[in-house]
Amino acid sequence: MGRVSDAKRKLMEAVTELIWHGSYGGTTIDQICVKAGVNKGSFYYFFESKSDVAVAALDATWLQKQPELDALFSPTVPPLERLRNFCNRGYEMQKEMKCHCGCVLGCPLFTLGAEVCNQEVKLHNKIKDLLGRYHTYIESAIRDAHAQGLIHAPDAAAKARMIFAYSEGLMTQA
Amino acid sequence: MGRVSDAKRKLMEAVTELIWHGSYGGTTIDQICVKAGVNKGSFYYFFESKSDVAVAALDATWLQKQPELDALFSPTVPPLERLRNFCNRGYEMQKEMKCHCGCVLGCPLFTLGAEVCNQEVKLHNKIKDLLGRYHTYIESAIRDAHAQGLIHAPDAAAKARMIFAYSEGLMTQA
DNA sequence: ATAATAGTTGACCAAGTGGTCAACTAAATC
DNA sequence: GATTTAGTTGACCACTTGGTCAACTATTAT
Repeated sequence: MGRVSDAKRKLMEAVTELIWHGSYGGTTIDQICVKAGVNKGSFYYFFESKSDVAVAALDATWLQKQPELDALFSPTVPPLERLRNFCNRGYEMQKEMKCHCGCVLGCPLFTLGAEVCNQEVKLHNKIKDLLGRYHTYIESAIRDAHAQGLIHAPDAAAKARMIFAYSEGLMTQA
Repeated sequence: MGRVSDAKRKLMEAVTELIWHGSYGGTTIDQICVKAGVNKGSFYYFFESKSDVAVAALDATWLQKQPELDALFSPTVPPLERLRNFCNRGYEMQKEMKCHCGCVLGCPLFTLGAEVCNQEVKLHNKIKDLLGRYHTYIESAIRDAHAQGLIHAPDAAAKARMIFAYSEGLMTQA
């Protein structure tokens, strides 16, 4: 009962895009509202702060991506192929982005995490949480690869950290 | 002739620290002035914008660090030792930072570069320039190591990119 | 139809923002 | 000591910011 609306969704999409193309700190609530085509009153009806909407948007994005990741890292796929597919997917996404908006943007989570590292505890924790999930995918693929004797990596966690650091570093640099 | 002052220096130090502890986008000119203990009028006497003072501050910081880097990467030091010393120095600096302000902050250049990637062309170019200089140090050490048969790295530039991506990725993640 | 409920609106506020300026002050030069 | 010049001040402006609110509107269950 009551009215229905997609304002909440539009706000989350707007904040995602704004942070992505600009930065978290440089994005204002007004900008988010304008971009979403929603009044400020409605913003505060759904959220209570910028970090609040950012956290919600990250959650929503994750829910959207999870099935794709589950497929990529399905245990039915050979472990090394999982990793290769994952890298390819990342590469394709960046390439698409470059065509789409003229510049490589790197990993949004990572970039945002770097910016927001100190203040904004809640948001920071959410980012850590999500990055940790990516990590888990990679780690499990490495563990499987090791168990099947495809690579030598007794400490899968460490290896995963390495790969992750490397790929994130590469992506951000571009 | 005329009055002398260290306001310019104080402003550059303030912006450095604010960006470092917070973020570029989230730092205001007012904050910079307050932190530096300088009036806004003086700010606009020396600089014309936030990005302007940020560029100047990066330049100043680089000038301060260059001698140290030159010493670290002196050709009189064996090439692999140069790299090891460089890593140690980075590690020590982060450790010191952690004691000093309770949290690892990563490479300021890299973090800032990730945030400011899209808008702010001048600042972005300056960051690219400075990151490139670090890159040059590493690349030369690798080339020397290869020439001396210490490692196999025919493409020193690529190897340098790898090391750089890895270390930056690690630092930012923490 | 009507009442309950979910969502919308836009005016409004105090505080903060980037930016300007004419008047002022301290040092260096002659 | 007068002049020049580099630097300082703080009031001031228009605009934007985060945030609130009572009145309004569309939907749905009864």
